[in-house]
Amino acid sequence: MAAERKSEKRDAILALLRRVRCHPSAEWVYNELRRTYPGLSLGTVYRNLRRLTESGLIRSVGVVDGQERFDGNLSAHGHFVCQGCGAVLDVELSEDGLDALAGGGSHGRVTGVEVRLTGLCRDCLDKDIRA
Amino acid sequence: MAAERKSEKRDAILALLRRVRCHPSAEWVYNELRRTYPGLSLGTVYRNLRRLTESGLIRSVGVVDGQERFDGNLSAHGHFVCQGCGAVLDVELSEDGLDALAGGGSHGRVTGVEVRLTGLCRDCLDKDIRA
DNA sequence: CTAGGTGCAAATTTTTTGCACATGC
DNA sequence: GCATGTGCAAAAAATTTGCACCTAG
Repeated sequence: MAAERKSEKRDAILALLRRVRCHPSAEWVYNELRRTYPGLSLGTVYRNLRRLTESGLIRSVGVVDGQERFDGNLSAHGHFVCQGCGAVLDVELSEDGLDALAGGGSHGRVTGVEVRLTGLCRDCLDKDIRA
Repeated sequence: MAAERKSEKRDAILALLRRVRCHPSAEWVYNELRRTYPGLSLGTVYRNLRRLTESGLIRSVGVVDGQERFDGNLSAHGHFVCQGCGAVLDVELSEDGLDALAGGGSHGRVTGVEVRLTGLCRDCLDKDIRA
């Protein structure tokens, strides 16, 4: 069956996602890694992001401005998505909040929770006021 | 400026979203409404869904299996997304849970909260066991 | 040697848009 | 009449996939 063979590219993608504090899209990863691997293909990035997500080594933050964003930080936290600039920031979630959410799984087996707050980040609020 | 003129199609889309308990995609809305409006265009559905979302009359549930899903129910609730069949089910969120989440908005101005639980719904769990 | 992994480019899929015509006010 | 809404079809944009070649084990 589908054995998992070691792959330098996949390792690099995983390492990058674990290292950065932003929440990259496939294209961002591609551009970043192309500096180290000039021959890298966008298809490979997509394939590996999908694979890593499915194996639970990274997680998807969902689609922002038409592009899926990924996160190498698996700890329990939510995301604040700025509707102005598309930035994705981590949001701490209280124990209470998470416990309350976990109770909602009466529909089947819950394997993941994603909390997304949307709004305007500080920078975009400032711009708004100036405009 | 962009005045809001009355539109039969937009009204129908809004009414449909308020009426159904599922969380339709643009295409689903299109197919459903084409029975009443044979000349309806998919472009019109997309334009109006976007407009309705921006004016806050409906909300987006985010992308499921590559398609954006919408919700005409504006009350505070979360969603359970089945990874097996793509179904989206409403999940009640406790007051406490929501309050705790709302506290996370230290990054700017929070205008929306979306809580998504992923997993397998009852039906898909059953199928899994049988398979 | 053999099952994976990758590059490349074409194909798919979803959503957006330009434009001519229709409609509300 | 004029700004806005719609149908249609083409365009965009993101992601997937087929295939020939490359590589780890």
